[in-house]
Order: sequence, then C-alpha cells, then structure tokens
Amino acid sequence: MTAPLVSILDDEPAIRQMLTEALAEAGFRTQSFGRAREFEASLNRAVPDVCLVDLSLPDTDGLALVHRLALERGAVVIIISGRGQVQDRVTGLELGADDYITKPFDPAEVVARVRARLRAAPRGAVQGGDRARFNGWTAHFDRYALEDPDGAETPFSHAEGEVLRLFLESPRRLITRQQMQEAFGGAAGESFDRAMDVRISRLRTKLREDPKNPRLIKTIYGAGYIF
Amino acid sequence: MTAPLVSILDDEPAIRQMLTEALAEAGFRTQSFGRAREFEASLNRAVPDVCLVDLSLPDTDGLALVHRLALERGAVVIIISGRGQVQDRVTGLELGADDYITKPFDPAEVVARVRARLRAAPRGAVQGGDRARFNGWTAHFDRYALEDPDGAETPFSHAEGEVLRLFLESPRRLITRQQMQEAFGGAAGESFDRAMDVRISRLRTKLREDPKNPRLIKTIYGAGYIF
DNA sequence: CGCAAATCTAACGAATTGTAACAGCCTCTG
DNA sequence: CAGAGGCTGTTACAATTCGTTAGATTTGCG
Repeated sequence: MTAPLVSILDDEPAIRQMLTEALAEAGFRTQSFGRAREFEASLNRAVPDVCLVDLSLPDTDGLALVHRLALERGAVVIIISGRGQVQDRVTGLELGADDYITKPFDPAEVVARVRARLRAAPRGAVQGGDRARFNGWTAHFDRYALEDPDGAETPFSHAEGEVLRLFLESPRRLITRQQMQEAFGGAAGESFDRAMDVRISRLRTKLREDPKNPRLIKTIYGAGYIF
Repeated sequence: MTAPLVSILDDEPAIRQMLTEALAEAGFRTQSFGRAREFEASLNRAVPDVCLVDLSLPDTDGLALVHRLALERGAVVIIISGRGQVQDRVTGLELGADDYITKPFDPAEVVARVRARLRAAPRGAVQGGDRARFNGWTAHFDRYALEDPDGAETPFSHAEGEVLRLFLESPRRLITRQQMQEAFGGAAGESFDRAMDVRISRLRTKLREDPKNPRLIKTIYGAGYIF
C-alpha cells in the first residue's frame, strides 16, 4: 500500500517547507497549501490520512474549517496554531481536532504525533485474511461472500466488493464520487457516475438497508457517502 | 451504555485527585492508582477505555509500562509527565502513547484530550455515538435522526444537521448569520442568507416549535439566533 | 399608528440521488 | 455452437434535497 498522505495548510511558506521536509524524510507523502480554498478543492480528489491545519488563515475561519473537516468529513485533523492558551486548545479539540500543536514547534514532534494518529486510526480495516468485520457483518473478500449477523451468507460480485472495500478502508469518512471513480479506474465517463449509484444501491439491498433510514451507508447530498 | 472508564496512574495523590474530580465532572467513570503493580492488577478485571499514566513512577520504568500497554495490549494511553523536552515527548509517542501532556497541566485540557481519543477510537468496536442531548431531545448525528422526548424519531437532512450542530456547539450564545455562512462553507451568496432562514424554519418544524413562542431557537432581530 | 427593514414560511424548481428495467458482454454447459 | 444465467453499465423515471422566490408577518422606531 502507498505511503500515508499528509496535507499541510498554512499560509507561511517557511513552515510549509519545514513540515514538508520533515514528513517526507519520515516516509510520508505530502501535499501543501497556502489557502483554504485550494486545500478544500483538493479534498474532493483524495482525502488525506492526516491534515495539519493552521488556524490563522487569511481567507477562512480556521475553526469552522476544522469543524467541517473533522466532524462532517471524518478527517483526522491536527491543529497547528500560534495561539497556545488552554482555552484555545480546549475549544480546538472540542471542535473535533485530534491533536493541537502550538507554535513554535519541533518538526520531530509533529512527525511523532502524526504517527500516533495513524497508529490509532489505521487505514485499511481490512484485516489480514482478506476479511473485514463491521457491525455484526463479515465480508469475506477471498470468497466473495457477505456473512450477516446471524451467520447466513450472501454472495457479492466484484463491483460490489470494490465499493465495499473502499468503504471499509475509510470508515466514518466522507468519500466523494470523484474518489470512487478514480479508485475504480474510473474512466471519468459522462454518465458513469450513475453507475456508482447503482452499485451503492445494489450493495445496500444486500446489506438489508432500510431505504428510508440507512444505517450503514449514508448519503451526503452534493458530496458523497459515509460508511 | 455505561460511561467510559478512565484509569489514572500517578504517584502524587494531589494529581490523582485533581484528575479524578475533573473527569468525574465530565461524566467519566474513573479509577486511580499510585503504584504500577496495583494498576496492572486492575487491568485483568476491567479494561479502561483510556489510561493516563505518569512516567516517573517509583516502582517501575514508566516507558516500558507504556510500551506494554499500548503496543501489546492495544490500550489507549496518554502520558502525563514532568519532563517536557521534545525528545521526551517524541520517544513517549514513538513507544506507542496516543498523547503526551506535560506537567503542569490544566485539567480542562486533559478532559478535552481524553474526549478526542475516545472520539477517534470508539470503544469496544461499537460506535461511540456522535449524539447530543438537549431539553429531552436527542440528536443522533451518526444516524441523521432526531429523537423526541417520547422516543419517536424523525430523520433530518445534512443541511439541517449542520445548523443543529452549530447550535449545539454554542448553546445559549448568540450566533450571527455571518457565522453561519462561514461555518457552512459560506458561498457568500447575495441572497444566500435567505437560505439560512429556510434551514432554521425547517429545523423548527421538526422540533415542533410553536411559531409564536419558540422555546429552543430564539430569533434576535437584527442580530442572529440563540439556541 | 404608519412605515421600513427584517424575518418566516409555503411553494416552486433545479440539481442530485435511488432504483427498476433493459441490454450487452462474458462464462458455463450440454 | 446455442442457450442459460450472471454481472454490470445505461436509461428512464421517481423521490429527495435544498436554494430561491414571493408574499405574509413581525419587529423596531418615530
């Protein structure tokens, strides 16, 4: 699997560079942005495994951004801020941030904290034997079968498995249609995203979702899905 | 569901007490120990959801303990230590700790960090439940449903959830339209603030507010809203 | 009370999403 | 090789979401 992706959002180029170097040396892929707008645009393509965001941004309210990222998209967010009062840290964490680092900081500590966050929320909940468990269900990818909480099995197809695997790799995170298309070798076909709907729909019926009140796969209008 | 259990391991009684009080007030169950031996014995009876451990213990090497706890038993460990050099923090985190707090600390920050860890690693593989209670109602953000005082549920949409969440984060405080727009990725549209009215309106009907006498969401003419 | 500004909400419609039905493609079987 | 059967994308239409519009209503102020 590819190296974890860390996104950096800070308006000071010097800090961006320092972080980029330290993280790259530690083996991470990085992406850095000076403006919130560019950063948010990038999220539709690939959700980073960890986001490092500075709160004092010129073009947005940083706390609102953190809130959207963490609580609505389910991203892992570490705040990096010049404001280090206890009250600042507490509100930052309560808003959904996973960690809070005060400037000035040592890049080594940032790397250590990024690692700690990745350790706690491992990507790819798909366990070794190519199976994954969730909410009583078990997906057997080797056998192409879904085991329901009572032990009964239903087969699923390759296309359904692709969707399921993508979801299981990022539980509780928002997954955009664009990400799906790219993950599925998406020929960015014109009406290809209709196919996504259909795949999701078929998967939902196999998971016995109540159409009115889906419990496992939630739709976020205009954005994507959350497992 | 029972409250999460937090275990405290520190040889100074004053610190144990301060943490116990702060955590109890925040709604957690607590257990505290002065010696590593007692602490480790307790693990066989009940596995805590989060462990707060001081590194400078009289009867054990703290780092070795953290390592056993975190990497072998998979516990969530937050180190609390008097040693605050970057090197100390980095090695603590690399050894498997999920967070590192330096003495002296503010209990409020400890509570916030404990919450952040619980949010990231839902207990017992069961969803921690992203919900909030107010005036008899319960908002289930994970399920996109509002539970009224009698237990009946009404679904709400993503846009309504954004508003609700914003209110719940700042209860009893004035929230201006400006703040809302920013929080919602405000396309600072010209007549976009009309949309806010509508969102609020729809939310109010779901909360069965009496239009003449709203109890939960009050309008402040010319300013904003108060929840 | 009268007026202007602000707010409420019903109704509309564009955009998005759900899903049933169909058709093409592949594999398997006899 | 014909036919059956499964998988998957496409199409068409139904349902949902949510911003916009347009009056109705309320508030603040003189």
